[in-house]
Amino acid sequence: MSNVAPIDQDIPLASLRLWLRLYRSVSMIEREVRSRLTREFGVSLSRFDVMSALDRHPGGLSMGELSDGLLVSNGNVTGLISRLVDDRLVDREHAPGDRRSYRVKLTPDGRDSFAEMAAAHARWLGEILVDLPDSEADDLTAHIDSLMKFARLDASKD
Amino acid sequence: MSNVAPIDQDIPLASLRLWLRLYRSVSMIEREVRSRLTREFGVSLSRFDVMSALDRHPGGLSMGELSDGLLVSNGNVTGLISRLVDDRLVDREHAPGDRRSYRVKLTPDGRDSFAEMAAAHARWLGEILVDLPDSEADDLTAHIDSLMKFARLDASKD
DNA sequence: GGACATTATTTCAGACCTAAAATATATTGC
DNA sequence: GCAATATATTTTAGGTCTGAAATAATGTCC
Repeated sequence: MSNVAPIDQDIPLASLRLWLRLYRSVSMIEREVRSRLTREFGVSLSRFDVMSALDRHPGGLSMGELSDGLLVSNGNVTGLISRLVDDRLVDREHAPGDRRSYRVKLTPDGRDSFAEMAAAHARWLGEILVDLPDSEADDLTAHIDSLMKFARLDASKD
Repeated sequence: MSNVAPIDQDIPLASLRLWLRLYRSVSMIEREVRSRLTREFGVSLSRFDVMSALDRHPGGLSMGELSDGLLVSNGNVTGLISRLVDDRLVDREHAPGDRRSYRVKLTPDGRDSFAEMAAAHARWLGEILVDLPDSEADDLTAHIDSLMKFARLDASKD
């Protein structure tokens, strides 16, 4: 009798290998960025991400738009924003014409604070990837863009 | 007088752009994988990662080795492992010769359970990246490896 | 062998995160 | 107008995560 199971049951080795590499490398850099944000500014990466999204949209965003843009749940956004409001970095006011919805914006303080952090953040990435030639970085960026065009993720995200 | 500030204060555009792209693409795929693990197996990505590390080390790992290998804090590992022990998926016994340390292993149940999840996980990645040619995936994998060789992350991780 | 530093892990407080249920407002079809 | 449905957000329960302080065992130096 033949006990020999088929070795390769159509398992997509190249895709899996790529994913594991991507996941690990991003985790390593993310960990570094996260700890620097905490150490230097006392701010979480989540907060930085929220403020970054708001900075890119001076007209303000709704809670739902934030949730979609940041790829996190609604409930999570509620907590993040209310803590940012407590710290006077963010302003949350009712949307005109729809009392269910909010218009969330950075306060002037929030905008200043983000500008400072964003500059440091950009500097850090330069330090972490200082040995990577620009040509290589641009090449990799283009590859990632192509990857995401191919990816099937029932989503039409920003 | 000249109010014109220098536009480019030596900010490493290519590195920053690459990082933002990497971070976002990994977040999107991670979110998909995470929700499928929860939906299909009722398991968090963290648990999957822990079990994966233990599966690769049949001789067992200490809490500290897990923490290093998974890039998470010690305290986090304590909680993850004690929940896995409660669920009889993981076995934690004192290391011989050092009563401070533990030897953590998958139980037979844990090993079976992980095998099933790992197969599904590999299948999902195949689905998500089905349109990405293998040649492109391998190319990208090589680029990521090169990226991580260049990265400066005060670490000598696994 | 006893003080001192080191190593392995846990505990703690607090922030983050999710899915699902609940609340509140808006819209649509009759 | 009003019931049914849809949309925007919050609440809840419980797991995940961190850095710092605490605990406990080991190693070292004299």
